[in-house]
Amino acid sequence: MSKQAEFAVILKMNAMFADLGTDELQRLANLCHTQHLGNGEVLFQKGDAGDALFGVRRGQVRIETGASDGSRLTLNFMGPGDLFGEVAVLDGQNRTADATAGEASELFVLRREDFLAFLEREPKVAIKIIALLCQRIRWQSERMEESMLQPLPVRLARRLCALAADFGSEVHISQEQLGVFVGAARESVNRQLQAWRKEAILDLQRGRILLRNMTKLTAIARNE
Amino acid sequence: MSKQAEFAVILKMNAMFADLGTDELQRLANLCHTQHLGNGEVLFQKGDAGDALFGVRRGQVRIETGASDGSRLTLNFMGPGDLFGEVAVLDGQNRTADATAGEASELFVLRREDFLAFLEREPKVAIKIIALLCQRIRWQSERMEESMLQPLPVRLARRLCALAADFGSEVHISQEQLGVFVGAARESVNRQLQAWRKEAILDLQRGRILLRNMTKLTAIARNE
DNA sequence: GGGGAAGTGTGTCATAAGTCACATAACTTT
DNA sequence: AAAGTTATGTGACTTATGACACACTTCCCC
Repeated sequence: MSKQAEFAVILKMNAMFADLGTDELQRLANLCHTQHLGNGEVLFQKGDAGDALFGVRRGQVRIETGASDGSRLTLNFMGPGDLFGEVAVLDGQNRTADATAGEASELFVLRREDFLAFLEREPKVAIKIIALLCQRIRWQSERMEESMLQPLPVRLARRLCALAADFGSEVHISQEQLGVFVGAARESVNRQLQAWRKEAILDLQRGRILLRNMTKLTAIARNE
Repeated sequence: MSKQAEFAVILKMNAMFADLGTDELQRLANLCHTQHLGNGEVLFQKGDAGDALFGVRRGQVRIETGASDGSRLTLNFMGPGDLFGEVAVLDGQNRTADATAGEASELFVLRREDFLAFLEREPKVAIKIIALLCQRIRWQSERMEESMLQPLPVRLARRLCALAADFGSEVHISQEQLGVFVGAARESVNRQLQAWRKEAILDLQRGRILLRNMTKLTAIARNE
């Protein structure tokens, strides 16, 4: 399979491009380049212009942010097939976090200027993108309002389920970072995790959480 | 001033269209119609297709939602110069609330089909709209995360400031509705308002709040 | 004008979650 | 292996806010 065809598949899996027609998608995918990163190499930093969309072909990219106290907090891990920077490529705003290769990686790169020229040539696609962004706005305002009002166990369970979708049942994350994710204190996270360990829903190790009973966890995430 | 020119001014005042060029804006405004509503007349209901954008020329439209217990809660008041349904006109999704004329009103109407045809003819405008939607997405995710984590006094002060921008220093709203706005219990709202009354920041009347000291209030909204 | 409905003011209590403080435990570095 | 560093576990306390209960007022309408 050609590089471009491979990228088209990745685009297709992302909600933002899922509704585009196969032909439109392929023409879009044809605009991509690839880029190699060594382990630990910096892809972009907070404040850089958002001039491209990236897809991970192989390797791993960490999205992280330097906290005010100098410590670094990982906000997300992007593995093969993941796409990031969809919004930046559309509006060109500055990056709001840093991106670093967690291992030697190869990325698909779709540059902003190429993407915009494409949209100008194909206004029907631009209109579809508009509709998708609108959906996202609605989805966000629904989710956010709902989500932050949920009690901590629900928020935590949801985040764990989301992480499980990316990493399988062995989630590699510190309880501190998990706290940042769900907007809660580390201690509260720990106490909840302990409670779930007693119910055999999961096991805890240093820097790692082993999900034992996804059924129960998703039930909690759905708020009973 | 022609009807269309008047509508162009209203569009220009809205963040979503502020960045469009004068000529583009006028061509867009030329697509509008007008519609008259009698007092209490229903403009649309929850679940209707979102097939148009509205601007208030004169009168008042209430955006409200029927709560599960049958009571109605007003989510927003739209007065002359206000625009609503910007997102619906772009993605055509169903309305999520009801809209009713609070008095005899005249509205500008920009139909979805006309708007989409316009965007297809002018892809540069479509791209600007895309950028604006992206801004909105960023803005939302920043605000939401921040906002819900703020303590109640801050959320309340922010909402009051926002209402003051629309209605001046005499905000006509029940404490119950205010509670819905900020996601808090009516009693908590009341206690906070009482505290502020003692500090001479505002005065309370039945169904009405008189803002006496916007300086202090905005200071609280900025979280000291 | 009498009776309800809606809006408001306040006290008491329960609870979720943050903060602080410290004990371990597990990795790293030298 | 010793020492330092980071991650985790847990108890005690505090605080914000929701929940309930009820009194009081104002408005509306029959």
